[in-house]
Amino acid sequence: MGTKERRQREAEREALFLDVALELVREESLLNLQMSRIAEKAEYAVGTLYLHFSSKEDLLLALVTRTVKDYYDLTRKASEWKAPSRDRMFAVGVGDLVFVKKHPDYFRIVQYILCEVAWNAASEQRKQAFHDANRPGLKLVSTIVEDARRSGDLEIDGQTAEELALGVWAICSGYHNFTHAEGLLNHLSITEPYFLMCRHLQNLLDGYHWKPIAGPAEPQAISALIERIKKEVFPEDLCNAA
Amino acid sequence: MGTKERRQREAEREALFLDVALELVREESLLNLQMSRIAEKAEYAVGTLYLHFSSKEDLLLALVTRTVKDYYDLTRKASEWKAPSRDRMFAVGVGDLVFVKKHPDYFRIVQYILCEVAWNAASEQRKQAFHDANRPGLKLVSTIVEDARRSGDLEIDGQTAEELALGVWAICSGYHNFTHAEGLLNHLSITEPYFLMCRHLQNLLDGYHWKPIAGPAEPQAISALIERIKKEVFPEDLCNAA
DNA sequence: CCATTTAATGAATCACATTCATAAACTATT
DNA sequence: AATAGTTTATGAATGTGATTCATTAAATGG
Repeated sequence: MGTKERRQREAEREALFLDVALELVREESLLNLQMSRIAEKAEYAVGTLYLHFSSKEDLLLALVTRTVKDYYDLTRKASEWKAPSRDRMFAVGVGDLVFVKKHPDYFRIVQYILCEVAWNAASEQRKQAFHDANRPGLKLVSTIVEDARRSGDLEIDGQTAEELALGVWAICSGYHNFTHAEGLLNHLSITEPYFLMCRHLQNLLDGYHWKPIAGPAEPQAISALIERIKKEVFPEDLCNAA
Repeated sequence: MGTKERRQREAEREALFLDVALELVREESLLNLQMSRIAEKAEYAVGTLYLHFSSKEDLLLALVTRTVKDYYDLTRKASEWKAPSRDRMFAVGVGDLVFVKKHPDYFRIVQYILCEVAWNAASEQRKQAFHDANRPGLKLVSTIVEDARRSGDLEIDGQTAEELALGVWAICSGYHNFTHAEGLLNHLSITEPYFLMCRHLQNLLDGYHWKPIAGPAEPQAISALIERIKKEVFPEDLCNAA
């Protein structure tokens, strides 16, 4: 029998389906993702696929939820870095940049799955699992904010750690969306959205009066800091240089 | 014959279809929007609907594009306000807030239509029209930035007006997305996302060193400013109080 | 009034997601 | 090791809704 082994096998198969789905998204885009193709490529019947996922969107949300852990591994590294709180916070943003290199389709799928249309087509459990998977990340960022307060780097009043973190998150999220919306940035002669994201992150942190203030830093200075963070904080996450 | 009249009639019918589509979205959500229902409610055949729109997503993008003009009317009011550049810039953000009241489904649809899945299902012309409709808004905001530079309110170097504007836009866009992603903010005990958006907008502008610096403003002070802007800048856009 | 072009129609088609009756693979029992 | 019972896996059949296109109706022009 082996309930344990069965669970094991099921988990493996679920992982296989997600691997295959991601491959298909990479090969032929999210638009063309078909359930029958996933099943075929994984060498199972469609029905079997539906033993695991209640719908296509459910599968996509599962895919995103799985990868969220990878994402927060980077956030954890940033938050545990031995550096001033301000740099650690900035490093969280640089983590996004590193993450996008490794998972170029992640934010594209997130953008889709968070739309009402897709979100409501996923199962309740999956939605819950997604929220649960996100909690630790939020905690990590809040911790940086609290450290900053404790050490006197940050004196802003009237906003909770979560609220401050949300501002950072909003900028990142906004940039991910722009970057993935085809053609949107072409019209603006903006070529390095993620670099600009880092700048604006610095600007926001300055606006929070988060010491040490960066001020109107030279692009070179920001680039240098980004590079330093990549090397010091995320050394093994950089597949092939920047 | 009357080519002119025909165009007129076509434009009217297109507007009718969009009106009906929006009504249906309001009544039963984007998820349940069906082409056949739109046609039925507008008292035309489905085929006629397809004479105007190449696909469902094409229709949605048309809907968004039409409303974009309304949106930039608010931006225009903000940019033409007789007030310091900094306040005018902030007023653009407050405009978002006012706009959301009037068009509660707009950003939900935008979020969806900008996803690869939906975007690529729209026609090239529609995409182009959307980009064209967005250009003036960008210009308005850029103008505020340039005014600020000219008057010495803003000295930040190394970023173009467009780039600075994009930071503001990123925050707004991020918040719109959070607000529309069901359940996301509930977990964070955040009850007034748009108020928080305004705060972070102020923080970002402070980070840009955009004078006069707001500093760690009291929530009451921000609320008061928001109210003032609503009354002075958008008096006729407030359907029924705040 | 008829011929020709143009516009409108909605039944038919198509593409996929999803289901479910059936088959196959196990497990336990004698 | 044969049988019955239970769990899994299957993929053909179904369902939903977007999209098409052959047909009809209306408009135009001579």
